Amino acid sequence: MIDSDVFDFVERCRNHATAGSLLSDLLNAAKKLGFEHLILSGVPLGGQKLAPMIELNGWPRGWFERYVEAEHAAVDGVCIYSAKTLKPFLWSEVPAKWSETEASRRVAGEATEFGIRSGFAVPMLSVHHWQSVLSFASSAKSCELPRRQQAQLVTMAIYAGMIVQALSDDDKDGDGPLTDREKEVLLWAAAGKTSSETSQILGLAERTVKWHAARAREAFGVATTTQAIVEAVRRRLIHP
Amino acid sequence: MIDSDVFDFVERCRNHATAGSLLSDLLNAAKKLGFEHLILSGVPLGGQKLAPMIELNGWPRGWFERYVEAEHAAVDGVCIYSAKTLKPFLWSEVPAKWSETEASRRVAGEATEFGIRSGFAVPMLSVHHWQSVLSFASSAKSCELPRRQQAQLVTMAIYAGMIVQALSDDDKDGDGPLTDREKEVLLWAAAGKTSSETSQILGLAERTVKWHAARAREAFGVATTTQAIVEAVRRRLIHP
DNA sequence: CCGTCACCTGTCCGATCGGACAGTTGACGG
DNA sequence: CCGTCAACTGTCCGATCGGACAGGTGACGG
Repeated sequence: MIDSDVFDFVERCRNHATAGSLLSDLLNAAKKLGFEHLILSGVPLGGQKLAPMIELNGWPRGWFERYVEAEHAAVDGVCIYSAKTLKPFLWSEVPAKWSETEASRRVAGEATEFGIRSGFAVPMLSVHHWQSVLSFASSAKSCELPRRQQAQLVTMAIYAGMIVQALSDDDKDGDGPLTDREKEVLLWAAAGKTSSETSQILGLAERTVKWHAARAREAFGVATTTQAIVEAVRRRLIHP
Repeated sequence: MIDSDVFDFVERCRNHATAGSLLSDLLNAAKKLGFEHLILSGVPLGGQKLAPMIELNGWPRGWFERYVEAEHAAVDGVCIYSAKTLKPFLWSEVPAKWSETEASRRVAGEATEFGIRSGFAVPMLSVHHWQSVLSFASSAKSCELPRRQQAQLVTMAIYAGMIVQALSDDDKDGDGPLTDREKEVLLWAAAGKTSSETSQILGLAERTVKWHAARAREAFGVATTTQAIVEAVRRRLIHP
């Protein structure tokens, strides 16, 4: 694959209106570099066992289901390492600490049944601020991917991540669920201020501050102000 | 500039150990496309006036200082629109709603004194989950940047953002400031659970839950559990 | 002209938090 | 063998939150 093919892909990205068309385009491009499968998903951070969110699923039929059902994400060295770094890496480069566990080897063993032997992972910050990883998988026993090809894959990966992101937040033009005052109150609360402190900062009555916080809670349908703050951060309405 | 130049840049990125060397490399590359200046900075989200964080500063001497001191970020159409979208755009494409304000036109006017007339902005999620923008600036009166060149700039921009990110979080290998239990407690607190609810979920005494939360607060040197949660999210120790 | 809505304010009170005190247990490394 | 540290548990109490009650103002559009 030559450099301009990558840019052809990048240019086509603009036109993809659905995750599906993006996925098939990306799969085609990856195939030219020897990677038949790929997946873009969130990674579980330290100790969390929540099922990660899948953004693009280009894994072999069956393998994906097996992986999810067996909760492989929690022990897969590739997945764990993806949560620790932001640099792209070959699966073979995962530190022994995570790849040489019994559980991780079992995952790798099962993968071969579906024609997956090696791969290249590109960690990134994706949708909703979650750390994600786009993993390219190959049936080749080992891959010594030249720098240039790595750079090409990374470029397509982070671009695809960006498109997925853009597809998932469309309604940015509207005013959003929170008023400016509500955002302000949440922001100061996130900074550790009490209601009375915030009231002095903003020149309001303490009661008013608590009232705005209550409105923010209602807007998100949550019980605590902390939850409202987390939600507002997730939706990029404020940044702490 | 040909496609392979971009990949040369991408490959060189691996070797940049400081933001300074990355910046000069990026400036050189941008110049080939007609953009003499650039800046990578956080953007203020709705109603916030906090000074955005500057990651890479390649703006003309003087203009940067003026911009910050006059708090132009709060009224600059390019800056405001960068907070609303994740798609790259030419400065001339900023919707009138934000670009046609008196204040925004004043900013654009002042910029010409420093040889900045047009530009291309690439919004992204950068360090610490903040929405950021890499703005390329040109002295050309108007730029009709072909798609291909836009794709090249975007590629370099998001790659540079990734590198800045990687440079800023180095100590990912260590255990981090929080234990697994502390993360768990924060996670449930972020989900709106009270201490007693969390104690039942985790099978602990309520006192213990509060104690873990206290440890987490200490670890970050903050006063409230909410602050600890926000900090943990910012540092990507948990994702809510 | 009147409804709607953001914005603002007040009181009352039980639930919850956060700080300060004082411990036990088990694992791990020097 | 002993120090250290994560993990765990307890009581007491003032500060704070969150829910429920009941309002007033100004702007904006139908």
